[in-house]
Amino acid sequence: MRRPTIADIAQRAGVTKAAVSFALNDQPGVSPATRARILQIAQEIGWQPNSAARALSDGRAGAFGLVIDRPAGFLGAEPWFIQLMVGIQSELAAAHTALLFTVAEDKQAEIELYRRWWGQRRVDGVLVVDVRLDDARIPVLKELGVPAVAIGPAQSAGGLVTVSTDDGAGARTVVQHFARLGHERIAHVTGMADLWHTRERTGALRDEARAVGIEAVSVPADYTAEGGAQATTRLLRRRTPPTAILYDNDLMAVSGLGAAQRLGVDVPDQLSIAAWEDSVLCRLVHPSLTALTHDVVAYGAHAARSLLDLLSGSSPGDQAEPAPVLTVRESTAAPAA
Amino acid sequence: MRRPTIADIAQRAGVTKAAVSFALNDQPGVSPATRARILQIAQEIGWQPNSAARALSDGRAGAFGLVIDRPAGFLGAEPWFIQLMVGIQSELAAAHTALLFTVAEDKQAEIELYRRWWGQRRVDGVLVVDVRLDDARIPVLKELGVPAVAIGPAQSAGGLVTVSTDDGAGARTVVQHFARLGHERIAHVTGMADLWHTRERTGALRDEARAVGIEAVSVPADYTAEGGAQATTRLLRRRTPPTAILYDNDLMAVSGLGAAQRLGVDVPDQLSIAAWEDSVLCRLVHPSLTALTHDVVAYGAHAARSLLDLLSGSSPGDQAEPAPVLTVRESTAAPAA
DNA sequence: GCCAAGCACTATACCGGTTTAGTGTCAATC
DNA sequence: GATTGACACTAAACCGGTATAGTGCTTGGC
Repeated sequence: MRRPTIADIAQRAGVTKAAVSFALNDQPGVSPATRARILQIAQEIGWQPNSAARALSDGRAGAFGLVIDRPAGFLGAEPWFIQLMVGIQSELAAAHTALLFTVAEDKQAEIELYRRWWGQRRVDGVLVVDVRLDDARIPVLKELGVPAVAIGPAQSAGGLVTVSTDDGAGARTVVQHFARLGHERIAHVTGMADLWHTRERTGALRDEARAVGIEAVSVPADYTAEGGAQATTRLLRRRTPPTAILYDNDLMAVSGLGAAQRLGVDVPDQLSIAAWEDSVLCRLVHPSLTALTHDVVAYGAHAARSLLDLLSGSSPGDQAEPAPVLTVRESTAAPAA
Repeated sequence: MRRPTIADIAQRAGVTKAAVSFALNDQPGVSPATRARILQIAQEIGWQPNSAARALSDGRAGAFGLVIDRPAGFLGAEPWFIQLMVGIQSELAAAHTALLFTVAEDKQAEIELYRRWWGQRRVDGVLVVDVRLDDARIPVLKELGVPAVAIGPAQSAGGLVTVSTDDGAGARTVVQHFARLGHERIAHVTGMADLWHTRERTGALRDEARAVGIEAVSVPADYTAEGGAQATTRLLRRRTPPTAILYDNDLMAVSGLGAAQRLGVDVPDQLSIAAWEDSVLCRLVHPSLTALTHDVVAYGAHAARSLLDLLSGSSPGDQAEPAPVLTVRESTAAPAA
């Protein structure tokens, strides 16, 4: 059966398409009685607006885009993204906006996708994650004029609207936690070195360690389980290994825990471990992991909100999330004497 | 700057919109010279078809829908879905079809979403995951006439096209592996009891255990870390606990491992553990987990392919994936004497 | 030399909405 | 009693594509 259109409603109500459109959109131009009759008919025959027709008419796609381009093997185990998506959707559902989601091979493919989506008017704007130091996506998005919100540090996005977490505060919290427990030599296994997150965290960690008078080193990894395990193994084989390690995500932390256990290093007796980003992963391993907890769902919601605001003409400005809080579990303790 | 339309091309080429449309769509009706000129101009000004206009004209949305309605906390840690999406996207990208992805609160919300997407012509078809025994989505999709492919057992979907894995073979493989190691009392921690997967696996496991003459019990859980840990704890506290456990997903297996370790039960010396669905999670914990490996990316690609075929008018029929193979790692061994 | 056929292209309708300009009716105003 | 204005509505254009009917010109067949 054909899906009903406003022409069907118009015919039944004995008015024109225009009158129906007015009634359905709460526009003036129809009497209360006619409006009620039209709404009644629309309800009865189960009319819903054809998104293509509406998009064509008002020039809006009614959809946002989100692309992720980390390697597929990694993505799967990262709760962060899905949490973020849940948050994004919670805002978009109310705004009757859909989300186009894609996993891209690399940054170049991601840029191509933006060009296509924008060129074909498939999206009204995009959300950008994993902002790099010299990110090729930013100038392209600006050149195209795509409304975009970057999920990352305010200074990162060269003029795009941002929503950011307080990476500095997180780093300081962990350093202080380790220092208070008595650790004097700590390490930090990071994500990709050219991510803004990484730079922010590394800088703050170094400064805070200096301030409280302990040794700290950041070693680069890549957010993957393999990377986390390798970095851990190398750190623990040093002549003077660290007594505590902070990992830039939960996956590397869990993987680092496994690597330490394989080397016969007891956690937390011989090594304390903390994860940046809390998730079910941190809770289910043994020992459970101390982690920086932060409401990623709300983060996603705020990003989506900012993009909606941007499109409605207001300037949302750069938003800051509350600082992450440390959830202490079994994996951190005083270092062995 | 306004995005170019075929009218712009037509003007520059000194022909009508129709001629341009013919040229761009490889339709007869224009001379080779004119066609070349039009393509050249389109290329130059960076024309791309407006998806809304095309959708309105030919009645296709150019997008598929995928909804997931498991609890958000769980979703994040499940690599399976993202792997599936990567596979889906790989097929869709080539077909210039977008994917609308949403996380729904519950089955009812999911059904509402289908009604909206379909009513508004936002999607041309949907992919259905997590098929239940008496699944309320199926009759709705059939009533609406939405082209749909169910990712699950062939008999599950009441007439929808399906793409399925061989759950029976997987169950038999694991039972045989445990039996060969010498286990005589095994357990199976399942996902939601009303999922078709669960029924298939439970039945095959019971039959195969009987065939090889060992004891087997399936206990229901819910795919979550908490559920897996609780089921494990209860099993290990029995008077005669199992010496091997199969978990219906990787997350519960990892969580079960943690629970066993917490009870002081050594894996694999006192307890063997296997996971259904392999992923990075299985590799990164210590001991690493024996798991049923299966190409989820290909699975997703096949499902997307089936839906594309369905829409192009052919009847893809029910597709079966290759049986999963067992990847043996550190977590399974002969039981303690 | 006339008619038919084929070709290259134009004009226009159409998809299903939104929007703008215009029209007829009625009550209020002077 | 004529004028004004508000109101309720209609007619039609428009968004950017696709598809169909039609037109003028060339070519071929007999």
